[in-house]
Amino acid sequence: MEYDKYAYEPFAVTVDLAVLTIRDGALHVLLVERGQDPFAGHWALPGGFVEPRESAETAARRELAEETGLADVTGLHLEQLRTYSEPDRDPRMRVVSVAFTALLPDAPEPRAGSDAARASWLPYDSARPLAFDHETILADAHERVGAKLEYTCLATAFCPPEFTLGELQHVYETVWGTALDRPNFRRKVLATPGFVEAVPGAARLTGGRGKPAALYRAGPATALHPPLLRPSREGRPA
Amino acid sequence: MEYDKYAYEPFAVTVDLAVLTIRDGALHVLLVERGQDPFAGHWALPGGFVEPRESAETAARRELAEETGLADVTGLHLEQLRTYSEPDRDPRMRVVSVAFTALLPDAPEPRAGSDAARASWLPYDSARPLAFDHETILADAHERVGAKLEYTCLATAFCPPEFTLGELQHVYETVWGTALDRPNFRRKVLATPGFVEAVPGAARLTGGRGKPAALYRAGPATALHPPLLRPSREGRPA
DNA sequence: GTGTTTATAGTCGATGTGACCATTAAGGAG
DNA sequence: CTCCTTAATGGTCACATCGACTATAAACAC
Repeated sequence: MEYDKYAYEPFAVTVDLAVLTIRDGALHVLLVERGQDPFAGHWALPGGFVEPRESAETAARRELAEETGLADVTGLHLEQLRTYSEPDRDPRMRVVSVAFTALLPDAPEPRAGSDAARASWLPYDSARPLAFDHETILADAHERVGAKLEYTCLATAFCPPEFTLGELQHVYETVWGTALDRPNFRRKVLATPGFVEAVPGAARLTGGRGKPAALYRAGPATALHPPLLRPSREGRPA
Repeated sequence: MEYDKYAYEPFAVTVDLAVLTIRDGALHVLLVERGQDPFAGHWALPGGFVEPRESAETAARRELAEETGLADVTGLHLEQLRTYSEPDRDPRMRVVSVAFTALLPDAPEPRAGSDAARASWLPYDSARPLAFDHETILADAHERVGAKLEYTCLATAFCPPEFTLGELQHVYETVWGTALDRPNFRRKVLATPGFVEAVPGAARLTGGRGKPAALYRAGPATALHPPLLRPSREGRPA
């Protein structure tokens, strides 16, 4: 880029967070209720301004801690999604927003943000309408996460430190919205080296009915080779 | 995001372009030579400021047209890569840059930009050192393109409107840096509905030696199911 | 013609995957 | 207690895909 002419226009730069978790067997998203216009009373993605001496990633992690009320957000999965820069996406001024996707295992009730706005987990399907272009951001985040489940080990980011294969399968089924064959899923996961590793102490645990399931931890692998493709969805032309 | 406090800091917002093409059988990138400090004399990715009434995508396409000198950049593949926002990535001021990846079929010689900087295609492997964090951006672009070749029909964006399967295979081999088995590649591509379609008129064409190859056009499909995975690259743990 | 080069066709075995069926181990109803 | 339900786990079988490889075809150079 060339700065010969210093005739640049100042923009406000913000981060927006699509914080996803699985709660009561359904995909949920963290939303805050807006207090002022525009979109007063609407739900919106949490976020805020990037401060002068921090990167967008730093700002996103700071906002994540503030909005979720979690003391330690360092192990959480946080990933840049894309940047939204349509000139009129905020009616008041020119705001460029770097959107992030965050995945949480458990779902602690969020505390209200420092700005006293109400914050809450909402089911993904009920997250409409949203303020600004946040519906687009949220849909992009969902699509991205669904795609990354196919070829990465991202699913464990939705699970607590120790989990059963049934819970892991539920992550896939919830995000993709499709049912998976349990024995086949199990075979695939266990055949991928480094995806999960069994908790050695014959640890098992059961919450409800049925045979107790073995516990697993996330393994060191990050990519799935070959990928775990979601069913249907053919790339066919006509 | 909340704007209760209008205490936001103004940033300069730019776009940077990683424009890739295949030239003389090797991956090339479009670079401009900087005239001023910082990094005077260094190569840099083309780019520029986002104007007050345009989105980053619009700015990127405008810069692409300006830097390549192409009259019509509407068919070209242009895709947002990610945003780079480290506070000190530009020593003069706070600049947030939205990076884009563009793929070109042929490689017209670039004309010098409006700022009289020298512009040129450089082999990807020789594109060092670059100004600012542009080496990181370029490496990220390469990695992203390599990954997208696996599960999308992106490879045709490197090819002219009509191309042979050998040329298409060369795209994969060049970007991935690996050799592929020709009959297997052919089988895979033709077995994917909508990836390519034969040019009906028994059109064939040959530039050099060997049996003339049939010509194909890009098909309507955008995704590859199942994907065309690159060899090696195991996701193994230890 | 021979030799080289590239495109195209086909074969064979290993592997991954989808659709199943069977068994095991828990809780709940009676 | 026994029977039923639920969920985890173990397995089979057919088929699709893929990697490695061989063979043929059509151009050019000589």
